[in-house]
Amino acid sequence: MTSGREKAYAFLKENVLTDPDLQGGFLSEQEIADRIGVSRTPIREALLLLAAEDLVRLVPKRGAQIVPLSGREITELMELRGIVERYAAEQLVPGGRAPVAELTELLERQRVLSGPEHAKEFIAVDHLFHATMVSAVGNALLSKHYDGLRSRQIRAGVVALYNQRGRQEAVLTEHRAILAAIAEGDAAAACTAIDGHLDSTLKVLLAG
Amino acid sequence: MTSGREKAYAFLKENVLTDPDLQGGFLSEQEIADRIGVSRTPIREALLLLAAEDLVRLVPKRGAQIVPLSGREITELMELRGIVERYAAEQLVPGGRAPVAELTELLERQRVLSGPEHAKEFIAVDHLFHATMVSAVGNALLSKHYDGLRSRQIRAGVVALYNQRGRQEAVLTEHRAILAAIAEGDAAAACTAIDGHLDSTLKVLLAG
DNA sequence: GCCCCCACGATTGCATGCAATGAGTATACA
DNA sequence: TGTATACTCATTGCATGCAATCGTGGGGGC
Repeated sequence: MTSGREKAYAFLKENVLTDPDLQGGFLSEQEIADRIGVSRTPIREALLLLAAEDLVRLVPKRGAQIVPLSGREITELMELRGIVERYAAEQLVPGGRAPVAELTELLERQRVLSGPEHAKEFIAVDHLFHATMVSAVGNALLSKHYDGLRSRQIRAGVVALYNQRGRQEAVLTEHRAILAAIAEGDAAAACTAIDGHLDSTLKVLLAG
Repeated sequence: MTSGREKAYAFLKENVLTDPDLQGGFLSEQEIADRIGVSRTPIREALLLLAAEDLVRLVPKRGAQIVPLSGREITELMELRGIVERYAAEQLVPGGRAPVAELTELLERQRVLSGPEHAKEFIAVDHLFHATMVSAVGNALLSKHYDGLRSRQIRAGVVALYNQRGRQEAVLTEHRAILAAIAEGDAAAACTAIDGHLDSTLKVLLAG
């Protein structure tokens, strides 16, 4: 039931854009088409969508360039996450509307996913943790924009990040701090914890 | 130099999506293609991009539906604007980094654009006023997401809105209040003024 | 009169063809 | 050896063709 375009889109996003070796490289439509087994048309469409998200750059007569994320862009990404996530905390915590039970469960799920062999799932749950908070605000448009940041983060090297020794534990600790502040109903503390988490993530990303 | 796709994209966004009579209606690729004078391929690509922004819905075997914005979505849109614009004010005002001169000039430009005959330009300057604040933060990713909200606003009926008697004057007054608070260095007052502006916009949109 | 079913037509989604364009390279020349 | 130049070929951007699929209307049955 998945169309060729969707296959191409998913393939590129999950298997090509995340490859650190390919950063900055060019892809030709034909090349991808041959690899996926469809014609250039759906590939073109997928590339167009990725270009709209600034994940690739369509260069005439050259191909699609996998845009490397600069340190500046990573910083901007984290700033944007901060804006959204702090807003979510400020909205939800005072009214006791934060999804504490779900967050607790996600934290537990994440805890048992230690080791590089679970890196991908660890990251998925990590995103779910934050996205759950944002989604609880109940603003679909906000959630959509927030979710759109995810692929950027993956490109920013989050995958490599979670393979670093000790980083998973640090993430768990930081998530616990966020959850604790939320559970206590302390919105300001939650914001501080979120900022700490994003700062620490940013530092690791910029260092790597 | 503009490609067929860009022509189609611009045409649809500016001349079709903004037409209140077409809300909820369907467009066929061939129909648009004939009208613009290109083949279906670039039209498809343009529609795909619009669908990625949720401005149209691609329904198989039916065509592209111009998604009508619900009251809920308009509310969400204004909430999102609030998050971003308040953040901009909080970031810029305390450090005196707000672009007061530019905002003042934009306000003046807007003042002389009274009457329905200037509605389009009035709206353009209106967006520029807010976008200038956001852009001054210096976060390109933030600006990009904020700009992406613009076409939604147009669809929400901002055009009709500015044709209402007295609305332009009200907008000017509200913008003056925002600018005054910024100029005085009072971030909290700026946020309050922004909230007031968005609330008032929302009310008019939902009533219309 | 009402409902169901079938066949037609319209529409999408993809494959393919083709011309225009520019990147990359080999070559000639200083 | 370094540089300018012309040429080749890959690549895009768009047009067109074609099959699959679904909406839709008309005719038949109840």
